[in-house]
Amino acid sequence: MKDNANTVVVLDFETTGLSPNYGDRAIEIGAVILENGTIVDRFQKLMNPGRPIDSFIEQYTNITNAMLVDQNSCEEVMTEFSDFMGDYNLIAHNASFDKRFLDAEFRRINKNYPGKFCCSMLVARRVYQNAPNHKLATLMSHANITPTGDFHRALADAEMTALLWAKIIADIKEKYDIMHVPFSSLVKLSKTNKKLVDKYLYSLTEK
DNA sequence: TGCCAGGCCCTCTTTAGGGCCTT
Repeated sequence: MKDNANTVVVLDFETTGLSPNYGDRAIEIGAVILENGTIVDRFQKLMNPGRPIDSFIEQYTNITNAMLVDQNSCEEVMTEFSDFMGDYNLIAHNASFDKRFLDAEFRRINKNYPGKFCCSMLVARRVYQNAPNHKLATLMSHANITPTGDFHRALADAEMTALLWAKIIADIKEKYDIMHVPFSSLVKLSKTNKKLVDKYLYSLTEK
């Protein structure tokens, strides 16, 4: 397992709803491989959740029932995605949400993954404490990053989360004069008391 | 959307409640 932030998989799910424990399923996955701050590979697939999606989800994602009816099953798509993600560490915006769906879909196909998740939202809450809020769209604007596509589609959100992640790391390196920010340090940062963020990041400088 | 989730995080807190985020 690579303990660094140089190569990670950034992923995003569109789903039928908020809770896999209450029967919600994935309908789209988008992911990119981010290597040294550059997107070097992409994965995007719609998938058929086995039942119709409601009008809110159609409106929210612009993914319609007509678009899903002929798609491969979640099981087929997630098997393919398992090969794409390999053993890389994982990033998602509000990762607890995407992790729940990844775990639920992988459980159905008896797959596991060795990578660890880190949440771009939790890190952004600490690094960009003055942002108006910490939604992905707001953070893109706050960090002066040009959106690359439509929000609420999986690949576009994954790409934009990746760009945000790269900017966060670049900003940390510049502000705290750190050459290397290990993935494990970013996980630790995501759990650090917001008032102690400076102290923690300066402690990395001294190493 | 509606009110079906869950983890984080703040505060008028910790024997709790409610907003933020994700779809």
